[in-house]
Amino acid sequence: MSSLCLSSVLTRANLTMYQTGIPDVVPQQPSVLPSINTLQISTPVYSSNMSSQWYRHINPHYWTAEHVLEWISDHVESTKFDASTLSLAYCTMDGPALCQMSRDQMIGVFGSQLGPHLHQSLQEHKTKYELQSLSVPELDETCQLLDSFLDNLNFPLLSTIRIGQSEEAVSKSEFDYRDDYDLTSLTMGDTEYLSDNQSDSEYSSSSNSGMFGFPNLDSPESGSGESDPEFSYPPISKVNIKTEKGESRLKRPRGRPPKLSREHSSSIYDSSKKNKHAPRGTHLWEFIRDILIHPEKNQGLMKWEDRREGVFKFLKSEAVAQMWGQKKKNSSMTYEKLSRAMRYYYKREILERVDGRRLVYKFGKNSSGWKIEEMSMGI
DNA sequence: TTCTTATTTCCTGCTT
DNA sequence: TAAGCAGGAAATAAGA
Repeated sequence: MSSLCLSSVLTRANLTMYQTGIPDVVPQQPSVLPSINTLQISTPVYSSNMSSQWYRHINPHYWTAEHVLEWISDHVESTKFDASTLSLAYCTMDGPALCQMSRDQMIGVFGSQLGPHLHQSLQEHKTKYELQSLSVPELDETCQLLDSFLDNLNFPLLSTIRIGQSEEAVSKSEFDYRDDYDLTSLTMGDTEYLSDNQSDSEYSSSSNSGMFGFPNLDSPESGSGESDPEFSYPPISKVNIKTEKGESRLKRPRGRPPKLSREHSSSIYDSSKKNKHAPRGTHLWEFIRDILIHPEKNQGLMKWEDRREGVFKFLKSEAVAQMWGQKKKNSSMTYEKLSRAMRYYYKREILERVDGRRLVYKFGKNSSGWKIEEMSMGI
């Protein structure tokens, strides 16, 4: 393996093919799995859309080897780097291993052209997630510190600043799926001062809005999505409620988040509309199952406790929930919500209870596709 | 258009 | 005390 070098400039498609032999993210029915030869031709849009920059939504510390490969592939493409000198042995590390590398180590491994580029990109991803993982009090404190600093400089306070150009623009940007927000591209050029009323209601409530209007995404370890402003909702759909302490906060409306506009929807939703039946992997239990039956793609997220009995355990529950949220284009998914959906499967006997064991579930008689016999038979 | 399904969200109470 | 579990209630998107 270590002697195997990439013979030509890497593309996302052939990288994915090399590593897994199957399309990324949403596994296919074994019986209808396209062959490796036909896959690239028959499912180019699907493959590229579904695998495209998935890693961007995941904390680099949670990246699997595949995410790392995807990330490297993107940079190879964007820098027009000649990948013929790149050994695949260096592309098999996962996120935690990658995060431990220094800039010099990256240059040593990836060369003076690609190395610094990758290092900078990694730092940006890490910074983004470190900011997102700040707790609400931490964000409040940071905002206050910055406020006093800006106040001394006669700058407008953060609580009165909105990033963007107009109400309309803000509304639209909140409704868009935010794949591409990036702290490094943030400038203060397009600021707008809010009226007192506005700042009092929506934007000055720093406990509800991320700094600079960025999402205050829950960290992987946080349990609740309540403090997390949902991008998918326009502000008007939120309900202002009073908490026990008398402070007002925005409350997400119940139910499934509104569907994203067509231009932002992924191909899986498009294809599910065309097809009479939802594609394999659409349901939560299938998503979970597919993580379990492709351990090489999801190292450390879940594990079998008893493969024959279908007993499994979440190892990184919030990370799995975030992945599910990404799949469903719902940035506020948490393990708490995911587990509620899991519990509904008990009634349908897709899952069975495992009493007394946290994070442990068992596939029920109405689930399929996880048994060793089924898999070896290609069912 | 209505109904059904599969979640998603919020909540309270309990257990570990 | 925090995290996880259990399950009711209400809501929504999407398919039938």
